[in-house]
Amino acid sequence: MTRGTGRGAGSAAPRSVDVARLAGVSQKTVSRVFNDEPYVSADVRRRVLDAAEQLGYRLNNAARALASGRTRSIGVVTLGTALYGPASLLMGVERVVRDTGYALRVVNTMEGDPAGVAGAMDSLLDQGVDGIVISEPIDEQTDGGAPALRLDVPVLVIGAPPPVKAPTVLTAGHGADLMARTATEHLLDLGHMTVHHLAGPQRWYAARDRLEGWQAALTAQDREVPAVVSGDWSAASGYRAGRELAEDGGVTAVFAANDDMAIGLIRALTEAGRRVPEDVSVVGFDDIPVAAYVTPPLTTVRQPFDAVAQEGLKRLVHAIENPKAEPLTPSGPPVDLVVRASTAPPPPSRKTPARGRRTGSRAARASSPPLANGGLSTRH
Amino acid sequence: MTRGTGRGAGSAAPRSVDVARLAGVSQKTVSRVFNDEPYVSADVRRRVLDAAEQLGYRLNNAARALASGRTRSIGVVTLGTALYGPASLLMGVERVVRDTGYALRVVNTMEGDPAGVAGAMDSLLDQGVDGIVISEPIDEQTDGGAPALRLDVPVLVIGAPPPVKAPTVLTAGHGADLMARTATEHLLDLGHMTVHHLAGPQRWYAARDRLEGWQAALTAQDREVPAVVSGDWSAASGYRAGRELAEDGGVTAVFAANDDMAIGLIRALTEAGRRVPEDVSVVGFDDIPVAAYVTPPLTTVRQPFDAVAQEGLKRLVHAIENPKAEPLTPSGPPVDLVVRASTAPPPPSRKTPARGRRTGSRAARASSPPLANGGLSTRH
DNA sequence: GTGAAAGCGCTAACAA
DNA sequence: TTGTTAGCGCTTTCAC
Repeated sequence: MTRGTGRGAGSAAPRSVDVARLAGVSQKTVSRVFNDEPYVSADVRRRVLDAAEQLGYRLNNAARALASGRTRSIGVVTLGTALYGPASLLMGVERVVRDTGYALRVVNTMEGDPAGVAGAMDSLLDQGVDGIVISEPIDEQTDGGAPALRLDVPVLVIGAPPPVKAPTVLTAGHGADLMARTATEHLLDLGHMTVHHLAGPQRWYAARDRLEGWQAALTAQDREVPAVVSGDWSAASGYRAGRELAEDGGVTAVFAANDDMAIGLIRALTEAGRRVPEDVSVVGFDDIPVAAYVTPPLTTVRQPFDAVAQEGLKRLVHAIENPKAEPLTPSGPPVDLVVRASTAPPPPSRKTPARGRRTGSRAARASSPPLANGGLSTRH
Repeated sequence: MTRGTGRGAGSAAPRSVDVARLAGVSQKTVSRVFNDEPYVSADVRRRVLDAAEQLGYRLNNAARALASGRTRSIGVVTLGTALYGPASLLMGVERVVRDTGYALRVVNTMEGDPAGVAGAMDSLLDQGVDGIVISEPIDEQTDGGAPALRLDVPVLVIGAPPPVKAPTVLTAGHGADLMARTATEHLLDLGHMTVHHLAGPQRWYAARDRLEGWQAALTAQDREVPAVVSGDWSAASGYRAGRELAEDGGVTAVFAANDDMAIGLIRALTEAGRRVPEDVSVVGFDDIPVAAYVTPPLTTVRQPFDAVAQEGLKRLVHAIENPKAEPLTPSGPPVDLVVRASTAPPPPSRKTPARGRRTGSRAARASSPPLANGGLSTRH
């Protein structure tokens, strides 16, 4: 058998005994130093560190994991897309995970993936992780009601109700429903009779959340709830939906489930001769980087991805390291409505005097050139 | 010591001996079955699999890695951004890695990160990986010339010259320079005297590549090479650059280093009263999902992220598994120019008769509504 | 404060 | 085709 963890061809990688020998201490002491355990004199610690440095020693994680039963790594299951939302979340997760001293293993699910989230988690479990993050899960095509996956590591689900059974199941995230509600109310406050919704694929919890928030806002003010148009998150699908919506003269306000679809929608509307925002107002969701620079600059709600990731992972790590303790309680992030130029009061012909007696959204109009930070923003 | 790899609280995880006992074979045979080694009778294999299933057995990867010296995992170093390019590349890498049977470990570098790429690779090495992918590296602020990092696992660098020393160093990717050249030539073929360039941050190899391609296209036709304007990939920076460029009446064509900047640029130009594409043509880079739906639909070059990732990883895995063999030779992906509505011949006043004697770009104009696939596309 | 001994669960060589 | 015997490099337990 060749020595080393695949690190070297000729020269075997140094082990802790080698360091121990050179430092003139026992192997166990080396272990103590590298684990920051107490009861090592400053002098010994120095010697060990020097010897390690000199030899180019690095702890062998496989051996460590085998002996300790912990891999010090966290797995994350993401959708295999470069969509702004999921990608941002993943980056946020990585940042926090590294800060906590864990390693990150990533597995994707693709829509239509036969194994789905279950398969992805399984592969994570095979790899051996101490905890799992499921980011924006979607429904599996549970033919015949697949049983919830059972795990024995703590799980954090971002943006959705937990589809698993595990010793600890945490959820994080914002309630996209609250944000959706805020977006819808902004439109209502502007004087629109009702608001249409361009939804995401309903297999996504994220999409359903937004739909619910939209509905809640409407019913809370006794407004008519129009039929939902659905897309697949892409600008292309937003464009298709836009052609449909453009034919209905009654549409004066649309809340799109993400910015990409909103952009496609606006294009279709514009091509059909319906001006945005003069004839139709559009609100997006996510605040993607280009949102402030498209024509017209897009009013949208911003998701605090970093905050969500950070807050959730803090609790996950806590659960991993304190299996017996009570899970920490989540703290909700703020909702951030960014008002730009794609929303306005409805056209006079259809304008309703019913401004509602709502408070809240102090909606203001951004002046035409996009501001450095991309418009006015209101915290809720 | 508690048993198991962090899997269970009470019930210890079953080991291969347990499976062996139940199946009535030796432990080694179980190992053979789970490694798809030859010389196991179908009958025995069945029995082992059944026993494993019954016990809920899964291979312990830490033990496996320790004994074999291989972790069967590949690490990837990415920029910590949700930018479309890097994110797409990461997704592509994940897909391929999983297909090859390896696990994926991810580490980000942030711009301004003190440890930088070196630190990221180091943390990967600590974790123990069999190979490393560096995606779109950027220059480190090498104060005093930091020495190239030495590794002893194969490395694949996507989109850049290798900043490391390793037993095998592979590069993948496209030559953004070729694509940049194609984009620039498209503009020249349209009749523009010269083409301005809105560059990305020059610390990125990706940005420098594009700049070089643009320059090459210009000098090959003896055109004037205008001063470069730089941005930071964001639409906001494109907008700022656009305000500058708008003041120079001589600008009739701009090649932007990515689509986000192109969108910001177009907005600034439009606000300054310069119509796109009538007065100024703009070409982007990446073909982000909304590119076909902004106003005007954006002409751009599409990067074949999946193809690049797949091709590169195939070679990396080959190098990992055949340390002695010659590295495979890369195959370059095709260049895909997508012509939409943001480019046109220059305005008459400034139009030059010098159409050049170039062949190539059979540029055609997309009709106004974006096509399903978002415009015409030409392979080079 | 430090060290010795005993595994963690697997794969690698060699036998049978 | 299958089994036996040694480790892989650490952490753990317990002794000093």
